[in-house]
Amino acid sequence: MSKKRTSIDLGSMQGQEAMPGSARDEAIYRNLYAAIVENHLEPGTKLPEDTLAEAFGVSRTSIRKVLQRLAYERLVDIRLNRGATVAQPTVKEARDVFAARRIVECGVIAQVVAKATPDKVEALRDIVRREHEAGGRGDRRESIYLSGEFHVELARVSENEAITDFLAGLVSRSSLVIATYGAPMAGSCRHSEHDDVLELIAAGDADGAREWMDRHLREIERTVVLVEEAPTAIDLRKILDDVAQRHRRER
Amino acid sequence: MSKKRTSIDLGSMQGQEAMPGSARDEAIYRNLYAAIVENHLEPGTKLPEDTLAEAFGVSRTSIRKVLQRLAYERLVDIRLNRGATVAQPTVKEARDVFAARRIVECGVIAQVVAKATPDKVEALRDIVRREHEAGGRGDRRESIYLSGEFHVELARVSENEAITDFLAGLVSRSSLVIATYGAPMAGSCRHSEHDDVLELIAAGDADGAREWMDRHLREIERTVVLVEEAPTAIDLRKILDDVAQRHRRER
DNA sequence: AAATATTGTTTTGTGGACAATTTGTTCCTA
DNA sequence: TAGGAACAAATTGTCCACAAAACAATATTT
Repeated sequence: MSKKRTSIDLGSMQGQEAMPGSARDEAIYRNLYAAIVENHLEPGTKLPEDTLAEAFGVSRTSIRKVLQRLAYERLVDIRLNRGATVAQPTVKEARDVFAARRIVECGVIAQVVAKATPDKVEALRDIVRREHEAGGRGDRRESIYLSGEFHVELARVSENEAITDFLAGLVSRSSLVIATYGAPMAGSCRHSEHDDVLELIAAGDADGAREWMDRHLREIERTVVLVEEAPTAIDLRKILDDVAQRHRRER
Repeated sequence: MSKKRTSIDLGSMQGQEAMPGSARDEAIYRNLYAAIVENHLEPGTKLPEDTLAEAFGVSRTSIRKVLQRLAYERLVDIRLNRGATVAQPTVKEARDVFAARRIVECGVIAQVVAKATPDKVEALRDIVRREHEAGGRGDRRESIYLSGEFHVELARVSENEAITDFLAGLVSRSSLVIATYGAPMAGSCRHSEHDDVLELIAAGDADGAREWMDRHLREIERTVVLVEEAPTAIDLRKILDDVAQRHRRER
């Protein structure tokens, strides 16, 4: 059996090799990003440079750059001489992320309403449509993805790139929070009354939309973060305690 | 004369060499960050890897990492095969940054008021005190620095790290905007009625503080961004047109 | 047998070498 | 003399090798 596997196919441009330099890094980044955000890689999973380098068919140098970027976005955790792991948000981080989302998404609504043109609203409707579709056939992953996408695209209507980029980061971190603390059904279930806010926006009701958004985000946070309180480290301790206790009893 | 100069002293730990690995990168980052944000390096300045590597006495590897990080923060611009330059925010970027600051800083005020303890308020007062001091002796650089610091520290009172980090990034980008578009006196002059907002916060008046902040940020934006409208690229074009016109006339 | 020391393996950090690309200069030609 | 091609210099992108640190396993000591 051959120990050496072929490297991962990096999307479209599958020519025998080469890619315009930075496009390759970008492709690797997207792959890893998707793997983390779509919860194919569990929080805490180690990401050894060699393994990734071999998997993508590049040297460690490129991998390091990508990992650095993901670390900056708080999707991976890099510790000195210990390498990178998929980030495990603490409960405080999780709360901060959702509080930040409330501030940003509610704060940007006025601009969103102001700049909402019919075709932009239609594009948003399309996302909601696909969201329902995914929910209908029980595709949880796609459902979560589209839910996040909706929030980001909504912000993008404001045409403020600084805000949109920041929110995109918060949304991706939310996915990690869901992966870490969420109940199996959280984040997608009662798949969004996203329709409602579109009506408010189309009607030009900024105050109504803001209020809706505030409630919506509080609801999401409630169903996600409050489900489980303890971070993994303490979990481990608890497990060990339980085992020790049982052991003592069985003796 | 010796062509090789000694490397830049990286702060405290001036032992003949070594520094705990990542601490060195951090020191280099801080140096470059300060140089850019405090406007020692003009926007558009080229930042060649070799030069920086020699200046700091490390290899290009470390420099690249630092430049990547600054690029994520939008303080430097990296283009493929062309290296890094100090970023030159466009007018749109400038407006986005200030709009984002209004959203974030007004949005976080409620939490700030809620979590404002006497000692935190006192720490803020101290910043304002030093601000006045710097303004009094005409130290423009320190004045701008402390003004930014005040806004960031104010947000930090909320104890929301996601928001605080984002705002810190926005504030540093604001410095670049001032450097690019600001009138010589902008950003520091009428050195802040920062006292006022502290009174409102200490009094627990969240609505008043939010209103004050909104006005304050609009005022800053007005004195900075509206002074000059055109980004450098277009400036250049206009200058060339003017020159060409004058040239034609003089012939 | 438990705790600690030691050794070997794996993984990361850093510097340097080489290839690829861009930039600047010189030379040639129309 | 202007335009362009070929060439030279400088700078960045990528990879690889070696050093250093962390981790795992075994041996040693008490």
